[in-house]
Amino acid sequence: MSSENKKKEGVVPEPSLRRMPCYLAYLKLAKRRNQEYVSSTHIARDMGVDPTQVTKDLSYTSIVGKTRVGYEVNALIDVLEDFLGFRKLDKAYLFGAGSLGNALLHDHGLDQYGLRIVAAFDIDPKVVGRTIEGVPIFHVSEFEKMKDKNVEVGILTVPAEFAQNVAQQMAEGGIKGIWNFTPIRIRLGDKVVVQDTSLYAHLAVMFNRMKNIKK
Amino acid sequence: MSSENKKKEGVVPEPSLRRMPCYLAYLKLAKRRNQEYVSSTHIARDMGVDPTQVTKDLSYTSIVGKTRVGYEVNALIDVLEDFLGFRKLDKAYLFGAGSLGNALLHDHGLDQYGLRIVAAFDIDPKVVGRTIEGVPIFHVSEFEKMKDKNVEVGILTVPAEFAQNVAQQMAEGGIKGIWNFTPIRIRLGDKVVVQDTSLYAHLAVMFNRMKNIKK
DNA sequence: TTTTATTAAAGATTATTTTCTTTAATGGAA
DNA sequence: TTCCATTAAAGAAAATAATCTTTAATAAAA
Repeated sequence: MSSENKKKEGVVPEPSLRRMPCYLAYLKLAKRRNQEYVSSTHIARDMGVDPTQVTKDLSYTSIVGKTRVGYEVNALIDVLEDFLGFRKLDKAYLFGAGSLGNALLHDHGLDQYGLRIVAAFDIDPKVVGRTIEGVPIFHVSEFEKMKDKNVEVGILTVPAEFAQNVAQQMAEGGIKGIWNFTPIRIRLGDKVVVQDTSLYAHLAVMFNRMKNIKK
Repeated sequence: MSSENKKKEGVVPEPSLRRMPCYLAYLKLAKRRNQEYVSSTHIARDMGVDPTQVTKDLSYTSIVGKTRVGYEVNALIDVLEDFLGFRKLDKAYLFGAGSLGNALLHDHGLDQYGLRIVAAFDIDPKVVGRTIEGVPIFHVSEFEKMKDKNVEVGILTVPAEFAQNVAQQMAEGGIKGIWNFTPIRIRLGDKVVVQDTSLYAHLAVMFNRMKNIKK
């Protein structure tokens, strides 16, 4: 009852978590170049970040570096993939097979990062019953009957006005993590994780920074 | 030469910028409900955020609220859309028409947020020459000849190992803002804005938070 | 073997962002 | 009109994250 007392018991800061897949990508390229070891100093120089930030970020995983040598590339790739949950494949339901949902169904990259969309739900009769990229689309009302202990992730790509409501249904149906692509802030109990990924928010940041540079 | 001296001259914090599209979405729903005014207190309560954060975020725009009334919904929508650059349509080139690039071509929502993909580039002979969702795909080598003053945004969805190189080509070709969907950290001079949007980074955060809840 | 340069990691400092507090304004009720 | 409750906005404090500094370890060079 002593280890890691107080202070958010071992919660990894979000900025660190977001950087980890970058390290992973870097390491995979290093592996291709047959590098056996790589030091935080080198990672930092190549990526243009602070070296202590690299060690601090990596210290949240179980890996330990070797003084004057660095980290073993293969080991670090394994540890990171495992830590980030990219190793085991999570099943997911997609809610909203409109434009954006469709887009996600076309991205097979998700598979490599541990997520497989096994079914989609929509209300539009034009898409219900069809199959996109091998994924069958059901009417939302079918979700009730399809509750599946093994599907814990739900991807939310419905129009804004339905977002909160559908999210609630998802939670009731046993979804534990909602990947929210709508710009709506979902309000649910703290038993369900909501991960916001609004593409348009990122677009807004980019536009703003571009404007700043111009003037 | 005095206004706003020192301290990053009027740079809007990224967290604030990222929240703005959420307010915008909220306001559009409020408009549907025929609300004429909405106060920061209400926005905050409905969205589950801190009220002072709302006023602070909105204060970066030109809008001013009315004491005891709040903000005018229509005016705030206009101001936000304008501030975020969602009003004018920016043209964009897509680099990498693979899985993820394909996905983005299927998302027509981008249009509403001020971005239109006018052409795509790839090296795969299987896609070069084709048209996806009305967007023609050219060989990357064609980019040189197609330089267009009016296309300032480039979307980067190539495989990781080509990311840095293609980004450099983009910058040389006059691209001012790179929307980077690869997990690679792009290194360019500070004349070009690089906006990182790694879907997998968000996935990593979600997986981690889900793991934390379970234990 | 001894020295040197490089490294990971822990701790301290600084910067940024969020939350809390105070102030002044004002529409509506009494 | 006068008072009260609610509000925006500015400023202070707290929490969080990034950067800087120090320490100890150790491969490689002398």
